[in-house]
Amino acid sequence: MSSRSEPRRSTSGSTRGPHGDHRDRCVAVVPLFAGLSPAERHEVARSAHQRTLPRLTVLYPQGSDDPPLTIVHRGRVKLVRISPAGHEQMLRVLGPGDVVGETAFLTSSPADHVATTLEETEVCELHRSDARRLLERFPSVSNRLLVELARRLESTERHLSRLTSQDTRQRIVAHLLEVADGRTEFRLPTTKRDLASLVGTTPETLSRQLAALQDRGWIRLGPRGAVKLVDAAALAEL
Amino acid sequence: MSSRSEPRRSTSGSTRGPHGDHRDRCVAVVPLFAGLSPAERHEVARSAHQRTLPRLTVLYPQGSDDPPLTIVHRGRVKLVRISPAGHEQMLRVLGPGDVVGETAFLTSSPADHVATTLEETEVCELHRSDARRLLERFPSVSNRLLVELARRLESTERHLSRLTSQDTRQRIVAHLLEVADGRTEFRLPTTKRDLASLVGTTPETLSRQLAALQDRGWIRLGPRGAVKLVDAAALAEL
DNA sequence: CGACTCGTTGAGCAAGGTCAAAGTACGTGG
DNA sequence: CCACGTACTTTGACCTTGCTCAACGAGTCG
Repeated sequence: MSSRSEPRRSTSGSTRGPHGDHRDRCVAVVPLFAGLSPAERHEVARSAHQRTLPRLTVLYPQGSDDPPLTIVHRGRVKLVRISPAGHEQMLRVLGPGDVVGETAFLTSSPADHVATTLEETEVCELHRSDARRLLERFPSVSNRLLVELARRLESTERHLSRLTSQDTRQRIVAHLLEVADGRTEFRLPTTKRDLASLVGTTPETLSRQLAALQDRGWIRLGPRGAVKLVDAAALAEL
Repeated sequence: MSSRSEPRRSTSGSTRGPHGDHRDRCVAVVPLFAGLSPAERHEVARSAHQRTLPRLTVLYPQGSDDPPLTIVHRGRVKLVRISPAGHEQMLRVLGPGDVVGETAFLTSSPADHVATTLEETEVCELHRSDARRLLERFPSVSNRLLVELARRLESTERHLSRLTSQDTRQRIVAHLLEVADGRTEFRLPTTKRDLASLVGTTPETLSRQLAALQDRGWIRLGPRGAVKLVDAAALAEL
């Protein structure tokens, strides 16, 4: 969930703490491990693998049996599910502090999605057995993960309800307001193609709806996916 | 998740163990507490409230701030979300052993759905503070809940993907096969009206699609929501 | 027996998906 | 730095799916 309100600390990489392994950084930033002491975090960091990946790299493919528990440290990652018929459905975009891959190791099922970087990205990976050990040893991590899963479940159910109870325009507007998160100007995190699949429509329909919203003066579209909300109140009414 | 494979023990109510409080039964049956010793279960049972509810009773309304953690012991409960516009969307049906209300106390948000009994039902309720204490005290409960949430998240995401990548007929068939769970004859757990909202369509469309499936000889519909799968293999092909 | 809710069937219509083509932004390599 | 190729985006025209409105039949509870 990128929309969480905790601040995203900038990655001023060179500071090294008392236990100064470079992997510590990765663990220190993450809310999931916020309840641990520095020494405990260091212990976690020992079994974590850090990777820096270029733009548009696949972290792991859909169907891989043993996807690691992955924590995004810097950059953005998109999660996409590909249906048997070949339809691409975007699930969500991860930002710094977000976690993916918990369900796979908790239920021992293979990854049901592809994870791809949208820009240069740094991640921390924990393999299944290490992650399991972690949860047993540190109840605070387990509890935070519980809360995280509950939040995500709520958000996914909300998403699902929208899909059946609102029409395309309403879903698009709801999504814009969610991404805006109070701001009046912002940039879409993905291509419009992906945005369309996220809200459950086609690029063509999305394009037409956005144009219509602009014609009526509710929004203003700029280059590079820039969006300006002219009348957020009116949008919220729909 | 009613489709889990753990057996549903019948409620032969009169056996009372060494700690024979009648509330023990309620706790003993539930997978969530399977990792606890009898003494520990007894402790849990002390803070649990048992209720027996007639058919079509509301457990708690949508929007209530402090819905209890509820465990179904006997009977069936349907979860429905009502959109601001008044649209009813059915989320899922709970059977014995299923839990609801964890997200509300984990995220401290109000209930986003109504829970209603479909038949006479016995439930166990734990209030927010008691449930919190429980998770702190018994890591095994916390871990089981974690797995339960992960399963549900997977299932909800699968449901969501279907909604965008499959047409109405495919969703209906997928749902029938899921409810069938290997059997060739079974009874629908809810009214067709609710089933329609669950798969994201209207009763009219559902009715037509089922009739079409019957015409082509894939299924046979009986009274009282009875369904017989004549050619499950062919159905799975769609 | 009557009122009510549920389920089915019919006819019409509109939202939005599909196909096609032209325009535009962006990263790459020379 | 510019030119090119690829992928993304937009617009147009068309057509299908499935929703809506309406009426009727059937089962159920009082």
